[in-house]
Amino acid sequence: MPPESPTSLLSPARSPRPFTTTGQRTVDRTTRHSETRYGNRPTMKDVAARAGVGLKTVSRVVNSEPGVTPDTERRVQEAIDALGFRRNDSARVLRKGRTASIGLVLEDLADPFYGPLSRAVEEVARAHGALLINGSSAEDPEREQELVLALCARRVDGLIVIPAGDDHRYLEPEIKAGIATVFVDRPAGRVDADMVLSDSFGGSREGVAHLIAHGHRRIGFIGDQPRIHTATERLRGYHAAMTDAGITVEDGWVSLGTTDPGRVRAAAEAMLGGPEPVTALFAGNNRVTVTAVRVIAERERPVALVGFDDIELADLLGITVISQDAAAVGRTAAEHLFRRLDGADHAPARVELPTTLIPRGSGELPPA
Amino acid sequence: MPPESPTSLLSPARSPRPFTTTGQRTVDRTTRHSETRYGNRPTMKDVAARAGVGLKTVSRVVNSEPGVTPDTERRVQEAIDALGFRRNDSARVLRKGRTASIGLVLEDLADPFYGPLSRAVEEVARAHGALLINGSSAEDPEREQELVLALCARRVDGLIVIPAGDDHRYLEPEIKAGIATVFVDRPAGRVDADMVLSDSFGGSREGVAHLIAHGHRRIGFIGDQPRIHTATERLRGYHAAMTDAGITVEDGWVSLGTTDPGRVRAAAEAMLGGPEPVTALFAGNNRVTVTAVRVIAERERPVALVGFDDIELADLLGITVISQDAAAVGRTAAEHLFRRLDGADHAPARVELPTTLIPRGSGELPPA
DNA sequence: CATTGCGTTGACAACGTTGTCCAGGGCCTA
DNA sequence: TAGGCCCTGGACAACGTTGTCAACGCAATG
Repeated sequence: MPPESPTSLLSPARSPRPFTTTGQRTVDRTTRHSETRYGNRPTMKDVAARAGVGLKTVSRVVNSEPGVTPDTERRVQEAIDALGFRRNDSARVLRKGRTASIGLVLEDLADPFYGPLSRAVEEVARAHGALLINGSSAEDPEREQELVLALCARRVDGLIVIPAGDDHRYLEPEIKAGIATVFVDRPAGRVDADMVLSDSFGGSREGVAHLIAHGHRRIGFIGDQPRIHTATERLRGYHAAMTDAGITVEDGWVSLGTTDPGRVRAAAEAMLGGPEPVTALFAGNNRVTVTAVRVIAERERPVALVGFDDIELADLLGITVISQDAAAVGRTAAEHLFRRLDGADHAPARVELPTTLIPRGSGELPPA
Repeated sequence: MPPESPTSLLSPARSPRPFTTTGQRTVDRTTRHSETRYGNRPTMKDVAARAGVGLKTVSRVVNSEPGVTPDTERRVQEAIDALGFRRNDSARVLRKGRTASIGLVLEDLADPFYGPLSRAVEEVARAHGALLINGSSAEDPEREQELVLALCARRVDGLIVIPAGDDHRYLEPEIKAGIATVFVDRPAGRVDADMVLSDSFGGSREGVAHLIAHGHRRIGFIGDQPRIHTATERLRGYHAAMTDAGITVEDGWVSLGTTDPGRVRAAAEAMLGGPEPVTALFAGNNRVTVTAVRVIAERERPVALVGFDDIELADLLGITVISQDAAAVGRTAAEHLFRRLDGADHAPARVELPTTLIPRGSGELPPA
């Protein structure tokens, strides 16, 4: 067995020390670096020289390993403070093989759904002494791959990916090489791995059924690009609910495309106009909902609305939503990941988290 | 206390290498790989052996350096694909001295103000070929320091910090060692560095003056902890506006503390109750605004409100706000940082970005 | 007194990559 | 054909750290 594992890379072994004003940087490092070198930081070697001890002893002190006399430790610590030494984790990682960091690739950190998700992942990572690196794919498969591979090159211990693309075979060598991977929100493409999903189908079906239960039969659906798994699942839920009620979906009731406000607006206005307009809308995600709310607010005739994903202040606006708990999704995914990292070796699992219908008024309006 | 990870961060003991000399062929190397041993990734050495070329030639191919015959390149590329090789950036960083990554320490990624900010920083970083690592300090100075130093240990090239604490002398050795640092949203404590701030004082003053202009004289202020610079600046702006109008601020009109919804609610209700209630509220940040809107919505009598920071859907709710452009703040900070990294050597600058008053109704209500 | 044992310490190699430098071969020119 | 040059490729050291192992001093033991 390897000896007792030293501390994580995230939390320095030593508690933060108050700044000491004793420091003058006067180590003789005349020709050690070429002068072009950026950031000429002291190394353990420098600390050792200044403290008059061996290199390894400095390493011991820095990592709080046993077997150092209090007196020696004090001398080393003084040298560390004087020089402003800080361990170089790149070198450490190279030697130890683990980075104590995980990567999270999501769509857009600015999206209010992903912020809390990321934060939840961060907290779990922190509890495991790991740092989180997240990147935004901007829903671009190529950028997703670029990001993921950059993270792999940095040898993150694990990856959480919210897929933008639908083919993740490029990850196979990485997964084989030992990078634990969990896919979130949408299933992985052509790769066998853990997944944590929300019940898009069920949630959507419930939401549409809710509208039907309140008397609607002409219901419009506005969703994201069909390339995105959750978008098609939600559409499937819509169709299922309509079919359950024996309603035939008419042309023009369904719009799939970007979530770009302009297009959503156009789609919504088209559905709400004409001789036989829809009386209710189902919005496929939070951004669609926001635009839909704006469009509806401008209209004379009330239009019922249920949105997928909760929105801040939706309670005050009385918007009925299908809520998925972003933080719970992130937490679950992160916990799965760390279970893997701790050695869990079972077959890839697929977890589906339930959604909740939150009635707040807009979904309970009767047909106009 | 940062949790110490008791789990083994160590990679499992490597199988002993049967040889270390250079001339030998690689039979057992390839065998080793096909064993699918986890955590044992192929290196350039392995690729070189398989392609029958030298180590440095592989490095050249991987980095698209010139001086490699197309035929050789092809052979190397095949070996790379066959083995699933990926360059180890830790080793690369160790050698090159630059990590091509920057760190961003903010308060809470789940906060709708920081999501867009982080995203803007990410985009600038990406344009400069750098990766962004962000961490949440949860407004805890100790955690901020812990995070910052962990990022320094990873040798990020630069740091963007939204300070939680008010003493950043611990960063001095790092800054001296060449880690470019920009402070955002709040000034650095006892350290001379670049700063990008919003005009909290001016914005707040304008917002309160706006309420006064609409006839209010009894105006309450609810803000964040006075430890936080923006909180005191906004309070200062409030006092300035009141003084400008010749109004004496009464006890009980000002509440500083956490942004915890419960306490904000209590504070707001206290101000709005009693024999001589305030007729308007100024909310010191987005979270306070959200709670204030809820409290006001429950009341019979209309209460005017201006909030600092914009909120999604605030237009539909008719909330008047002082808006600061989070993305612009992030972008500006990141651009400053990269200018430093590209060699800019001028004295630390202090940029102050303007705020905008957006009237939407709640701030234009007359006193009840 | 010699020996054992333990606790402390440091020399050294290795982690995987890149910069430097030199060797060898092919080709062009005189 | 000889000499020189360019182009390709590889050997080697270094980056800063940690694991291994052996040496040392000292005390307790036989």
